[in-house]
Amino acid sequence: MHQSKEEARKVFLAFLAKQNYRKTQERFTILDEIYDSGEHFDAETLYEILKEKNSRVSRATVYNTLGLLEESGLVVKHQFGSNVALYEKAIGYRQHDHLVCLDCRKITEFCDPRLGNIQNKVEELLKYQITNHSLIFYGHCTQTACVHKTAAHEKQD
Amino acid sequence: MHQSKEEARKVFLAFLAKQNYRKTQERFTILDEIYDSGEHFDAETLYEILKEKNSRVSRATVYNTLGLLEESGLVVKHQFGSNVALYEKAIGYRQHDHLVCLDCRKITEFCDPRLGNIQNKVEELLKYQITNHSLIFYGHCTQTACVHKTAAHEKQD
DNA sequence: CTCGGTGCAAAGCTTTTGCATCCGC
DNA sequence: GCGGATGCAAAAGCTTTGCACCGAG
Repeated sequence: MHQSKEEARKVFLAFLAKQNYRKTQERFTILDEIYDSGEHFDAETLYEILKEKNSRVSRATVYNTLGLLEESGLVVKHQFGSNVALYEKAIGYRQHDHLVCLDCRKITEFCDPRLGNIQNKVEELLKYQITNHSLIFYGHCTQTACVHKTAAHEKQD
Repeated sequence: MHQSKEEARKVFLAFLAKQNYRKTQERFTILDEIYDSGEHFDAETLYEILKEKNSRVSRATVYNTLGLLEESGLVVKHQFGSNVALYEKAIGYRQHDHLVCLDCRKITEFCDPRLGNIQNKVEELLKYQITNHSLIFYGHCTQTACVHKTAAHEKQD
């Protein structure tokens, strides 16, 4: 899944050019970090990681760049119930939705094409042009190790 | 839709009794305010409204009570893309999901039973017990007055 | 050289917390 | 009266902003 980084760079370059935005080192440092690592992350964690790697990017630039990446469709922003926004790379990954475990906060991905049917019906019925969506199921694992945490999350003090 | 307030009170009373929580004036003041007014609201606005009505409830109590109402299923919490949590009463209202206009931020409700099928399949496939969900479509109106705001939200500086 | 982008730190906003006081039980 | 709940204000956590400096075009 590494060639997606190259593709992401191309997309980002095109986006920046089109918008007459500058192609700064920092923007590509951030894009690379996101596409090199996996999973969901929040802005602060990304900032910490970059700082550890001695990239001198500031929080302001991290937030700014995440905004640009979201605009260009390279990154998707999620709010999984908490107040922190989590981000996730958007290409090299097929369209999917999320299932969040209320006990251990683990995030699982799934995909069901029938959601497309629902979207089409809503678009037609309500006369909207839908550009994106967020579907999150919340629940409890019933067979993994997570079950043990059902009590644990109560005393996470 | 006013008798739902009475029902809500009963449900809340039962919940508080079961959990051995106290039945304070403030908690019912907040519940009433929520069930008397409509639509989606955030904690701060609710606090402001109560303050205007000379109810001496504090922010702390508003947040605390919203938590209890959420626990008891009388209120649902949403994150419609921004950092503010919006709440909405949950009984007297049939199950529904939301469509958010990216131009004017208007929130429209819809309902599609097929989502239940998706939920069932996810539960079965991933072995989860799903307790609730959030489905939000984001898009643009194509025929209401909102269309005019497509440009407006660009210059909201 | 210009001016958009960056770094830093401070401010802003929503939400949470600590502690003295209050009131449901 | 006891101990949970409240009010107030301060603190915490995420995100945005102001300003001086830097570097892409």
